Amino acid sequence: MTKRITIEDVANQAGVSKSTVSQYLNERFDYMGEKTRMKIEKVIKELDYQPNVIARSLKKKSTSTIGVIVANILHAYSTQVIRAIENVCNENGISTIICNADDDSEKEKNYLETLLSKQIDGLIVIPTSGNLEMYNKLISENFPLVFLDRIVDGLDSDTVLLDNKKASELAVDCLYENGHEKIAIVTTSLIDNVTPRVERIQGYKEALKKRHIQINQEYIKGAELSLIKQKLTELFTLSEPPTAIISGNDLTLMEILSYTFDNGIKIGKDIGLITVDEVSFAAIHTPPLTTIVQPTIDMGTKAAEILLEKINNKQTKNKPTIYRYDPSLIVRGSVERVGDRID
Amino acid sequence: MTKRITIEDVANQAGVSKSTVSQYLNERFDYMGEKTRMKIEKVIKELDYQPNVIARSLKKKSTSTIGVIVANILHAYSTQVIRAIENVCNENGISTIICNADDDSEKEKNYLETLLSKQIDGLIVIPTSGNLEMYNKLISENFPLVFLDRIVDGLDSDTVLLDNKKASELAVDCLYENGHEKIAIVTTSLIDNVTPRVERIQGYKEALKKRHIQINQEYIKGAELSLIKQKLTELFTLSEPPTAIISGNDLTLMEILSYTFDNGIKIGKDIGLITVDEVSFAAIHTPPLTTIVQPTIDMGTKAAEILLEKINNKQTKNKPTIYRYDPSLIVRGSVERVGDRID
DNA sequence: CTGAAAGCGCTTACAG
DNA sequence: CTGAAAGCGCTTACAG
Repeated sequence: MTKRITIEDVANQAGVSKSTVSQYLNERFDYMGEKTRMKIEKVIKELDYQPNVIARSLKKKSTSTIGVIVANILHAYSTQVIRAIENVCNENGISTIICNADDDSEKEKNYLETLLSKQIDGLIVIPTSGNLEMYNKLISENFPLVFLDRIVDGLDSDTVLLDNKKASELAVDCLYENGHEKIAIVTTSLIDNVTPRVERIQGYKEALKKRHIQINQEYIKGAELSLIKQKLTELFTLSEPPTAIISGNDLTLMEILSYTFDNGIKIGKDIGLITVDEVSFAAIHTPPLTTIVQPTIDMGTKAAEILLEKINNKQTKNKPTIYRYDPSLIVRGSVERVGDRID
Repeated sequence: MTKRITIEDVANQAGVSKSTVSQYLNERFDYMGEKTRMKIEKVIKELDYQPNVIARSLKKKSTSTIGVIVANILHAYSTQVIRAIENVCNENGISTIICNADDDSEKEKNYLETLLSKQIDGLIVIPTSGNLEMYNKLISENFPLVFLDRIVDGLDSDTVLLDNKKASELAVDCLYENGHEKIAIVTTSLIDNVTPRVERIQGYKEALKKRHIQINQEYIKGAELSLIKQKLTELFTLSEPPTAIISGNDLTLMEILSYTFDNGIKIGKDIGLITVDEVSFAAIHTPPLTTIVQPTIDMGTKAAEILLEKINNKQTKNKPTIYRYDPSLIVRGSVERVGDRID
């Protein structure tokens, strides 16, 4: 490979010092002679010179790069939020490095270490529930860090969250208004104490109470993705099966749809269905799916904005804030009550 | 923020020189005393020292990072291929920086420049059709570069491609066997001369010829995504509308499904449908969708493997190779011929 | 208005 | 077996 052009080549060619070329690159034109500037500009064009960002970063102790670690990229939520973060960063000349922890704290830890050794200027994380010490160390060092989607007990930093209780409430209310009272909620594993899942269950219970509906523990199912279908079998073989299901997220939804399809259970006829998270095919599904939409763009944008703010004002250490965002309901179908209503 | 620990801190604390610590970090234990090694190991643990990758990269002139630029991340193909690339790279201790050109050559150019200034060791690209000069410069410098999914005229480098003609042939044959002869093909814009689109049209024509079916230019529709529905209206208002449609990719499919849904056209009843690209809901759609699946994992893996090979053997300059991958057909429904057959 | 010098945190030939 | 020195390609106070 041909040798890369360096600042020294430019300096020699232009007949000035490296310092002056550097001033030019950093747009410190205050005291620079018109001719000098023109000369440098010309040589840079001629040589097609591109500054070495690595060298600059080493000296400046800032890489203009942030890391983003998401717990699981398979959630549409993650990809949408990432897109929003990238947009904000691009507008501000910041690069992003995206990492997918794959729901694995060990992987998350490796990415954390890699990102830090790459000297990133800040970090946005949808955390797994591990690595408390590492995060707390970063927080105590005042390292720019923003959490997204989840709160982990014992970690106190700025966090952008959905109003998860409201999401459940919207779902319960919509189903109730369509005549459902036997409402189940199915979501991926609860073991990890992950905020959205826990809060959505909590919101579900509160919404039922408000409607004076008895909470039935058998209607609350949490399991890892591969076991969801098993849980659905449990639900449908109850002596009093639910007439409607709330799906906790998009991946859970796919399991439910696959299960009902395989078993000839008709959505909106045999069972009401509503899901948290928008999916691409909601409107063209038979029947169209009623969904609870997260403002992913707003949430990602906010997280990025907070982070950039923190990076720019490292000295000031504000009290951590939690930013809550409202979900919204898109009624499309799939929630009708057709069977007998027992009341 | 607290001062970061450097190699010097470790050296001082361990009572050895920076050189020796560096030897340790690079696992050059050949001549290192047992005690020295233990001492350094202990201090690194104690101080929780993480080497500064930026400094190392500057000296080594290698960043162990590759860039990946995809033309449009909204295609499921892109995200799947990216995942495969990341897997290979992770296994080899290589980081990846993902960029989405958003079908915009200007954006692609900016990403190219940014990535190069970040001193990436290699690059995998699903190219737009611009930036010929930049790519050719890289190729002439023997910079490790692999193209994916598309060939751009005038660019000669290793490329991983689908056998696009075969994809069309599979589609035509499947529809024909289900009684269709009036087969349309709809895909996103042809303006850009993008390989898959062009080859798929070509393969479509050849497959029809082989079946002795007259090619009807009115059955061939290419337009950018936002105009697809308009093209569908044109198709369906023909005096002899097609009885089946081949969708060129997943995003086109969404437009077709949205259009048929809105207009009460029943897939598999009023119109046969087959699409290139697998979609998450294919199996649970009503009716289940017949798809032509690309071996995205294999293709991404191959691209990454070729690239890593190139990075490791920079001296040898092989003749560029094109690697073709076979699509496969998953028959699920949506292709039945119900209307009158004119023959 | 411009340049010489020091230094960012590493690695690596080389000396001993 | 270990260390002093040079250098990767930049930036930045400071001198003039």
